[in-house]
Amino acid sequence: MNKESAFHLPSQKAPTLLDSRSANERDILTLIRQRSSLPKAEIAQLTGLSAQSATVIIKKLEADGLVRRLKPIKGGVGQPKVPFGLNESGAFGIGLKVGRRSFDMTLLDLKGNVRATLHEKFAYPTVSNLLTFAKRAFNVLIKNLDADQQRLIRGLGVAMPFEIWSWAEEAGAPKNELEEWREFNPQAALEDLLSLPVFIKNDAGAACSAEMSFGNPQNYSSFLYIFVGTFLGGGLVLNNQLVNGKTGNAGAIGSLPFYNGSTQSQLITQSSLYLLERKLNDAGHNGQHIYESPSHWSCDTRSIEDWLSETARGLAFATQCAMSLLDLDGVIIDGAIPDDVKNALVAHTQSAMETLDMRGLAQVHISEGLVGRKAQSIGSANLALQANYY
Amino acid sequence: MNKESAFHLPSQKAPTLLDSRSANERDILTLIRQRSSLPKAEIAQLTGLSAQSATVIIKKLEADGLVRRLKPIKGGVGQPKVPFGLNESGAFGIGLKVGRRSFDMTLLDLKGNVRATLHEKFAYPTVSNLLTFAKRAFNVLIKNLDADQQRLIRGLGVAMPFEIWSWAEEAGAPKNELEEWREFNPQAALEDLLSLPVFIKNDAGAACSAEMSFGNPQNYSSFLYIFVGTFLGGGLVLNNQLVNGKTGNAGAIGSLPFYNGSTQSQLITQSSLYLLERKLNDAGHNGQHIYESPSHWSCDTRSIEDWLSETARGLAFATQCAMSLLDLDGVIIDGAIPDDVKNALVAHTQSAMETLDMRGLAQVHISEGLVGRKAQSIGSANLALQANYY
DNA sequence: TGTTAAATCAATCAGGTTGATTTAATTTGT
DNA sequence: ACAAATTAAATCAACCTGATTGATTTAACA
Repeated sequence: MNKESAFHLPSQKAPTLLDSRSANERDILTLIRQRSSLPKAEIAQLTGLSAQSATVIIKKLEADGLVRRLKPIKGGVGQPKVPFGLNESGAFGIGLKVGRRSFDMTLLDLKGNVRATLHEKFAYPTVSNLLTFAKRAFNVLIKNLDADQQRLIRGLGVAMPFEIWSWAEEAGAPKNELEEWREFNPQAALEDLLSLPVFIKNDAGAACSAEMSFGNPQNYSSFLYIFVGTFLGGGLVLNNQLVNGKTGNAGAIGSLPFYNGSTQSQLITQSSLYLLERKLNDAGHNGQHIYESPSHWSCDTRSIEDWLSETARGLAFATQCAMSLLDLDGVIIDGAIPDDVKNALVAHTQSAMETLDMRGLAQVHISEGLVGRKAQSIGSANLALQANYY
Repeated sequence: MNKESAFHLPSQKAPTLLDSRSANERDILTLIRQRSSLPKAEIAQLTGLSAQSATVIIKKLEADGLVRRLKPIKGGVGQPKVPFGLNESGAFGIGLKVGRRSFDMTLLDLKGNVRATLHEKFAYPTVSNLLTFAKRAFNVLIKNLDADQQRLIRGLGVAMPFEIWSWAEEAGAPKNELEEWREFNPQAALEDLLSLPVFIKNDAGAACSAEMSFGNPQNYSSFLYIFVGTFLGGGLVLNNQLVNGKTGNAGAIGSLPFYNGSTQSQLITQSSLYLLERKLNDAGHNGQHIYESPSHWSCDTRSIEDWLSETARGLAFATQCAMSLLDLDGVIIDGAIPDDVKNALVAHTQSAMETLDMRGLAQVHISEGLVGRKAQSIGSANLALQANYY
């Protein structure tokens, strides 16, 4: 968004189906998504708009196929409420996750349902493989939609690790094979390839957007999102808005300074999954297991337990940093880890917090992310929806 | 601000002189303040508004006495530009700084000039002394304005340390004498006493608002503000807006976790002025000197040098935390310290940064605050102006 | 006298508002 | 048990604010 967006312009043209929404339309869509469904009267109340305006806006959203009239709620005195909910087939987003060990492409509907996914694994990513995969996967995915629905695809979101060419060795890639990514402009290349608007975010930021839109059960309006993947990452939401930062890197808690004993390093070397992989390999187990087994890790519990407490120490540190600087509602921890491990990680982090000096800080709420392992893929697809509707 | 303010309402009534401004009026006032003066054509350009709208809004601001037509700029081809600047006597704010060793009351005009100040020192603050001072000082200050101008006072801003009853010993106050502040509601008490709208902020947040409005020469739109006072504090600005946080405590870097060697503590015990006071006392000098001598510290340079490098280590740490979490434009360091010390502190912090592992982070810009020692007082007075006009 | 850029005029429009009215249910009274 | 009263949601109609665009005026330099 450029400078102009800070100002309060009426929309430039009569908004058609393809136009981006006015601020109030977006606010209302966001509210409906958060509460699943809302009658006009409550919308007016919650937004502070007049009942009349709520009527007019909902009428337009309904005509545009974005919301749908639901069954009236009788039982109370007065005319029954007619709730409106999102029309799941009202718009679609496609997401492309560029990972260090796999590509993912996901078709997401307006309600956040995954309509289809494709996945491709490899030892390390190359640019040409990405473009081939993108083209092929796109053509497969859109088969899930009829011609009308295909026209409702709002764009392609891309989730990509920050500086994918860095940390090559830690990620298990040959040292110089990733250099080509430095020169690659994914936005231009993919817009050209697929003729769709393309939105780029770093992987953790995309995951954060998914949690904000489809998770966040406590409804924090400001929170730090922590994603424990091969490398630690995160995102930041303030007042229900994803914070971008100067270079699009806000929330990157991996770069926080962290002192382990006396050695000065970064938090990424304290709380990342590659450390567990190493630990398992060193103990004579198969470290790859943690990437391949999404829902349960049946491996050396001793290594996992060690890793959990080290990781938790790091996350507790990050939590205190964030609370101190930002005075947040809470912190959400998620990752590419099984549910029981995630649960244990939150518990370990909470107890690690108790050893910290938290004077002057508000009570900290730490909770589990709902979206989980697929957060990056779903988040990438959500970028296009977010850009248009929320 | 409550929930409603997030929505996009037209102003509720025909705005009179007393009403708060519409978003575009505020934006334009902010622009004019930042650039000192602007002709209508440039305002239209910078805001993205049409020339016509710029004309209409400026006409209203001029009628309300907030801006003033300046001398036309000839010399270029075409009709000469007529720049508009803030009318310094168009509005006033009063600020009350509640400190641990003194009270300050300041009368500030729309341009940020201090029209008058009163100061009162003590060993430790009491509630009744505050109220007495507030009443008396207010009556003295308004003598500087004629009757018409007195009606342009837009409110009282109060800058107060967070939990003033804490840290009593470190601040040199008797242990239990500050307990009464826990029960004290400054907003209600002062609104009642002076019949003015009252705005409360913690001291560092108020200082930050002063730097944002009247300093910030690099025009960072997002920055961390660090204020080195008796106790370390700070404030945060994102997209030209002071960030508040859930409990109004965002930017409180004093509570960042800091490990000095192996002992875990908070940054406030690494980078605060009371540490220099102690250091001086321990070395047989007069520690109070640093609070009493605003423009030059003529005392043990060895102690100062030691304190500078320790403090800088802490500030470098805070800088990395902030950059990592928020990906800022820069960091501004200020404090209740002489200019040469401030300068040295920035230099020490910059060189301390070089010892840190900054991989993955954008280039960091660290600069000196312009407003300085009076930032808290000026900032407090600015709160009322900010609330109405920016 | 022509050219240029700033500023204003005039007409219009988008997106809100309020107050009166309609609608469809429950509750009450006889 | 049924009609009337009550209640709350939703809509209608008129209007207002704050923006827009396109044509015109103004005041300087060339």
